[in-house]
Amino acid sequence: MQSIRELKSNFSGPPPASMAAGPDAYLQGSIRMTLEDLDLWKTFHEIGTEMIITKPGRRMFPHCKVSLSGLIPCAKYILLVDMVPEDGFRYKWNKEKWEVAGKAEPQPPCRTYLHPDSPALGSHWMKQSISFLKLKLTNNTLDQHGHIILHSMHRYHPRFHVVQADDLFSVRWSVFQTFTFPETSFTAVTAYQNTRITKLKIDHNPFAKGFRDEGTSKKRWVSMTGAVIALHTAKTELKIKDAVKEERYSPWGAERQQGVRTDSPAEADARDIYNAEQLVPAPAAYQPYRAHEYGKSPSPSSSVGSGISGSGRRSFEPRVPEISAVPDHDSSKPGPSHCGPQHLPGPQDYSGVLNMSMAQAGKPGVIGHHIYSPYGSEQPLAQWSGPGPAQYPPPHPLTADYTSQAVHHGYHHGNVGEWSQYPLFSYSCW
DNA sequence: TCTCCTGCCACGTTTGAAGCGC
DNA sequence: AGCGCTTCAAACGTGGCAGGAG
Repeated sequence: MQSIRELKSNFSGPPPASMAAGPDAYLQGSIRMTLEDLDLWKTFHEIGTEMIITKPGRRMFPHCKVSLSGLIPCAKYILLVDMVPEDGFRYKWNKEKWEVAGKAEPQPPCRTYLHPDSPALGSHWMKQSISFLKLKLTNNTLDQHGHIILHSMHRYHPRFHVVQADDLFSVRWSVFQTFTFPETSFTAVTAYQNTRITKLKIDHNPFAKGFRDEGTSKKRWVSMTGAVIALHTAKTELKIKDAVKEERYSPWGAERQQGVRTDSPAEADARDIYNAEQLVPAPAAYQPYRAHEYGKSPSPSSSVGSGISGSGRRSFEPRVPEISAVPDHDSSKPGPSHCGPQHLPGPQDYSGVLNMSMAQAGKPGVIGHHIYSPYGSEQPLAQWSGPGPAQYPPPHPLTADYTSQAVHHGYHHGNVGEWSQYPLFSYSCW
């Protein structure tokens, strides 16, 4: 159940004095995220999870639900989710299994789903499970509702970001931690391909009760007037039953057994990059290093997503990430803090930004972030654009020392935990 | 011919307004 | 007037299906 492994320092000695941003930094590094309904996710994952995407947007099922611990109760956090391509391929469903059908299509506009409670105190996030029920997926690249845009027949996995920030505008300045769960990977489809997935969805999704075999489906039979329709339904049910009889196997079986998929060319490269992105435990105090790493080299996720090139490389051409959220944002979100002085993003946060900014200094304005807000019209955020250090001098004597002394620490690969820590949007979506 | 996408359908769940009683 | 409970209809979410596009 526990998906996040213990955080371990990948830095043997104490942090430099200038990096010792107080206890917060260390606490921040102890954030733990746990995926709820793991058994359900695993059940789907074993078969090969599929998620329907539609033009008006479709919810995920199972939906993303996590619990958090290790947050600073009195500090405000923002929770984000985005979808990352698993690889650079397009797939097709052929003879009861997924096969590579070619290179992936160019990445659609990248969007990040903002949890409607954001920003909220750490105590709020930790007191109960956090549901992303209203997150919707769409294949409409012109979508105006802020849904996450995906390509059909492509594989993705959700990525959860925890950002210590007072508001959306300061996200840009905050260091965040990213969590992923292997069980949540899925194939985006416009119609279910695997009948076993269909059956699982019907069995577990309350909204699909009407399609269950037992009892309730009688109504459907009665209501159907055309014999042809009844015939089709009968055929469908037969298919489902046949599917159930089949021995339990996953269309990704080879992948799981061998640890790597064998049906994807250049698979190993993609996976290496993928792991490099995820398995980067490091206390917040060491963020500058991480920030620098992500800033100076092509982002892992971008490389993964860009498998289009086949070589795992892609350009640094800016994409336009957006933050989206459900329109029906609950205005009754947690109010003003009842805690004492807020633990605002400390100097360490700025240090992260600093490094990112410096890393991007060679491409000014590379990040023309747009924020898709349910509270108003989409608006560009100047604060989110990549400022030069001169434009936004860090209010802390953290300087280029960190960049100059940046060291690439070896990644620690745990058996479960998958998280990383780096400046927001220095990587994603391009 | 095949694959994939789209619009529509019927059904169940959720939500919020309206009505009622205390 | 205020509160809590119940009812009910509209909105929403779901998978199945037919038909169209490429």
